This record gives sequence, structure tokens and C-alpha cells, in this order.
Amino acid sequence: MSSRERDDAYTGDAMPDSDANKHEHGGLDQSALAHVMGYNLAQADIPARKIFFKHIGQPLKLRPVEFTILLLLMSNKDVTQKQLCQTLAVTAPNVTILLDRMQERGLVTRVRNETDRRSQHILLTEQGAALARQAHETSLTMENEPLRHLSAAERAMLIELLQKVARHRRV
Amino acid sequence: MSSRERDDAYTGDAMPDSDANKHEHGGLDQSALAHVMGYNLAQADIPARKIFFKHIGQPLKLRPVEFTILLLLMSNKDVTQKQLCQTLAVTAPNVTILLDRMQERGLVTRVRNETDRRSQHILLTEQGAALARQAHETSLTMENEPLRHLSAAERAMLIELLQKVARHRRV
DNA sequence: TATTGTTATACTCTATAACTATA
DNA sequence: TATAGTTATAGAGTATAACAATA
Repeated sequence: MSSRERDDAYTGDAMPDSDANKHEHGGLDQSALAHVMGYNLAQADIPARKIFFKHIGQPLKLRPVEFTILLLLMSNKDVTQKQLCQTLAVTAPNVTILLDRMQERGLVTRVRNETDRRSQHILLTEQGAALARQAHETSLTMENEPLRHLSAAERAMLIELLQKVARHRRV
Repeated sequence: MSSRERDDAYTGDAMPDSDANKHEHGGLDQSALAHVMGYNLAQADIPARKIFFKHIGQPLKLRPVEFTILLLLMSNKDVTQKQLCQTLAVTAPNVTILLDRMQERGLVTRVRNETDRRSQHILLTEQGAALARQAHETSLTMENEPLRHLSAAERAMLIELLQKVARHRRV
């Protein structure tokens, strides 16, 4: 079956620390998976989540999705739950539950949209806005140290490419 | 901060690629989040998961972690549960449950390590090896069409950068 | 004493179906 | 009829603590 058939695709990557597909965490050869986008996303997500929970998740008592919602509300007016569903790829019932929790915590309020009373606009409270600002501030620097082995250009490139992947999903 | 500072990005909808942080899915301005690695990973993961479930998850009845385990077993000998824990960042009890399920399904067997009888080696059965080969084969091409808007160089670069992020996590 | 793996358990996350209220 | 949101519920994923066997 030759799990080595794609090795050439990774040679000559000109990276300083470019070992082959071996000796990662657990010392397993990952060559059969190296080409799968989803696998690499999951692997990169491990340190990313660790960083998030250390700097924002635990100190501010925020889950990733809650953090995201706060920051989206910070930059957008008249946000509806439907919009959050689409942006976050979370189902409507789960957004309802998330917002219930955030509302009980005094971070957001829901205001019925008077032009279409089926929908509601989600608003940050004073407290929610303050927390959003604090989380945003923290997020600006928290990844610097753990990702110091990536140059600024590499980080910018990585984010650009991730957005290119994300942008072209159909809904 | 003014939540309206990026309104100018509103204009010029229906652009192929070059738009700013607006008009993603749900039409929300994501500028406050655009710099956060974890957020971009999550966004890119949405289409990646969709691709996986369409081509492998549903037809082969495999979850992402099970797929990963199969392919790791395909390329590695004498794999222990401990190694899987470290590579996948999954806790020991959950690896136990995962392997129980895969064993019941006839995909793997566990063989006690005779040099250190605390550990076991996970082996693919005939059936498991066949499924692994099939999944691997599918994984080689399944992302081509949905990621066609990324050039080969961009995909290679993206994967390389993701691995660079992943490689430097401590355990 | 430390390590590998298991059991028991609980908590979170996510998904679906059925419902309401509005349009 | 269709849409925004809710309720109820079940399944999957993930985490911790306590334990057994082995080193």
C-alpha cells in the first residue's frame, strides 16, 4: 500500500526544523495523513485551544463560541440569531441555548426586531461590551509567545490561506 | 470602540475573492476575530469536516478520530494506546472506548506487549487494513474539487504552516 | 512509586424533530 | 407556506477520579 508514496510532496520544504513525518507527539509516522487538510487543522487546533483556554477561556470564563459571539457583536449591529447560526455553523437550537446562558450572565440582551417581529437583535450589555473589549485585547497578543517560531509573514500567510479555505464554503 | 468603524467594507458585495472582513457566511464583519488563529482554524474546519463526512465519514462509517487511528496504524508498527493519546490529544479513557468500538467492529485487535506487559500493541485486522487502504485512497483526492480555488502551492504552503504550528506544541 | 490501561461517571457539544409566532 | 426562534431530547465527544495490573 506504500504509505510513502507522497513523501516527495513534503521534501524540499526548506524549513529549518523540517524533519520528515516522524517524531511528532507520540513518535508516530503521520505520512499517510499529512496531506489531509482536516487532520492538519485538528493538529494545529491542539495548541490553539490550549492558548485560548489559558488566556481567555479560564480567566474570563468563556468558551470559544461565546468568545466569538462577543467579538462579532462588538463589530456588528442588528445581529440576528440566524446570522450567528450561519457564521458559526451552529444549529439554531444551540445558538438559542448559548444566548440563554449569556443572557442569564448579563452579557447580552435580545430585542425583538420591530420591522420583522419573527427575528430578534442581539445586543451587548455594558458588562458584555466590557468583557468583549477585554477578551479582544487579550486575543491580540496571547498567541505571540507560543507561535514565536512562526514569522510575522508566516502567520499572516497562514491566516490568509485559512480564510481562503473558509470563504469558499457554500453556506 | 466604535462598532461601525469598518462599515466601508460593506460596499462591494459579490466580489470573487478580494473583499475585506465582511460578507462571509451570515454577512457579519469578522475583523475583530481575523487575527485569532483558533477562530480561523475553526472556520476552515467547517468545509474540511463537510468534505470528510461526505467522502469518508458517511460512506465508510468512520468518525474523524477513527479514520486517523486507522491511517496511523497503517504506517506504524507496535502502536500503543499511550502513543495514540499523545498524537491525537485524546485522554486514555476515551482511546480505550474508541478502540473497544473498533475492536467490536473487527477493525483492530489488541496484543499484550510481552516485553512490558502493561502496554498493548494495536494491530489492524485484515478488514481494518482494507478499510484503512480504502479511506486513504479516498483521502488523496476528496479535497481536490472543494479546494480547487487554492493552487497546489497554496495548499502545500497551508499544510506546511499548519504542521509548523502543530509541531511546536509541548506534548 | 510510577506507568498503562480500564471502569464509572458526568458534563459539554451537537443534531433532529416538533412546536410557536410571525410573515 | 415559509422563516426565526424555542423546547425537548438524544447522541456523540471529552474530562476526571478511582482502580487493576505491571514495572
